[in-house]
Amino acid sequence: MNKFGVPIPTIRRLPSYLRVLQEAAKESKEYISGTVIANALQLEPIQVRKDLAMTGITGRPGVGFVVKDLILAIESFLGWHNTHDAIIIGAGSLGDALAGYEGFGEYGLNIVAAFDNNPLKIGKQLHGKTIFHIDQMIDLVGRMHILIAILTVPGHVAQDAANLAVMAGIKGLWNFTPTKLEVPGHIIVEKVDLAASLAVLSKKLERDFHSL
Amino acid sequence: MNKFGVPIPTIRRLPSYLRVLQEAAKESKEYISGTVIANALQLEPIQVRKDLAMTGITGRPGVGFVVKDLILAIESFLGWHNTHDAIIIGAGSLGDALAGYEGFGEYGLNIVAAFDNNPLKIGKQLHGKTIFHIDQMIDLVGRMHILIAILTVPGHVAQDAANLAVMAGIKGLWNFTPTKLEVPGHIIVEKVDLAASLAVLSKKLERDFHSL
DNA sequence: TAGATTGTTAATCGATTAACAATC
DNA sequence: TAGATTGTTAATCGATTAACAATC
Repeated sequence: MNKFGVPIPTIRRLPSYLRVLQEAAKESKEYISGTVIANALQLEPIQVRKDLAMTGITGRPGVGFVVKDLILAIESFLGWHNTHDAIIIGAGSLGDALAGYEGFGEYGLNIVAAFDNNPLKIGKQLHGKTIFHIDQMIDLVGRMHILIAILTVPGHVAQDAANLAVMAGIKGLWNFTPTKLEVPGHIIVEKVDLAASLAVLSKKLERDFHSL
Repeated sequence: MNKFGVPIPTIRRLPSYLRVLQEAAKESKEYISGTVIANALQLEPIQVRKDLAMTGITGRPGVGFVVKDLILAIESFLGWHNTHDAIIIGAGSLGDALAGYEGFGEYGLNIVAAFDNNPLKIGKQLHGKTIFHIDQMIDLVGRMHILIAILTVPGHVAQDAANLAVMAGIKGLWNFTPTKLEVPGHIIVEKVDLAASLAVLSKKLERDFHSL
């Protein structure tokens, strides 16, 4: 086990289970087995069972898991049972895309405001969220006790934006920029690494089509 | 070793090395050691050396690697030495963000066109790329021998869009939707899984702030 | 009872890390 | 020569997978 208590790959798979479960709930299914979840996601049943066990839930042999309980167990395990407020830093098209992403509600994420340094954008809306000037970040984040910032600024100002967010009291940075951020030890950074993702795609394609 | 020949984590780290190397090249540094790269990225030197070895390059003991050679070795290894044309399916704000992402040039990715089914968008531009109707996809992809499609449609039409892309001859799908895609065995799918990423962030935050 | 599934314990697999001789 | 670094071989670590008794 890692120092963290739960394998990171397990944490990453849990949301996909949630999606299957919500589908099952919609179809009014009371029980679901690890096997059924595994088939839906092309995983091994044993892996699903091991992952689910990490959330603390226990199933009924021969039957499976209570769908509703399992949903609650996963949401609670991930900290998605009550929503967390977040801000978007960078009101460009990526910020706009994320501000407009309805799915975040299910993930316990509530975007309350956006910030930018472009005077032309201040006061405008990003999918219904007001865009503030970054100078107001410290005040607003402090008063609202916001813990999460979504970084969608250009890469060359990402570090500055991160510094500002940390000064404002942000504890978690969801980093959509290509920049590797330097932050104090107690700050959590989760990077959505497009270059890494594209590298995997490229390499797999290359293997299949040596001409590529 | 996996069936694939190279550890996926290694492939994912290589682009970050590239960034450090391009910085070093900009500063006209001729050599760089694995140790220096490791420090810049907060990794272990041995891991960097192991990763670099996978690209086939060999360094000089006591000195390091030739920066220019190393850049070429990584780019070539990832298939980024010559660009691949790609299309964007879904001309929403996420598609717009990706179409406008200048960084892709470095990653060997060239976005040539966008597709949408909204008549109001057809003929317009997405960051300089013309938006075509999805009915034209088969013709255009076929004639231009495009291998990669970037999926930025709403989740509920992602499978349809993927089917269409596959019919058109696309070999690799870069999936930005929350939908798990079902595709023929020879099609590569790389998913940018926001829910998985957010789950990791949430869980790490929860560990640090049990109140959260 | 027969069939399905869970959850535990053990085995395997793959990636990371350590140790160190060889080299510049 | 002394110090730094590579690249190889071995050890460790962590995650996945297998096997199977217990349960419904």
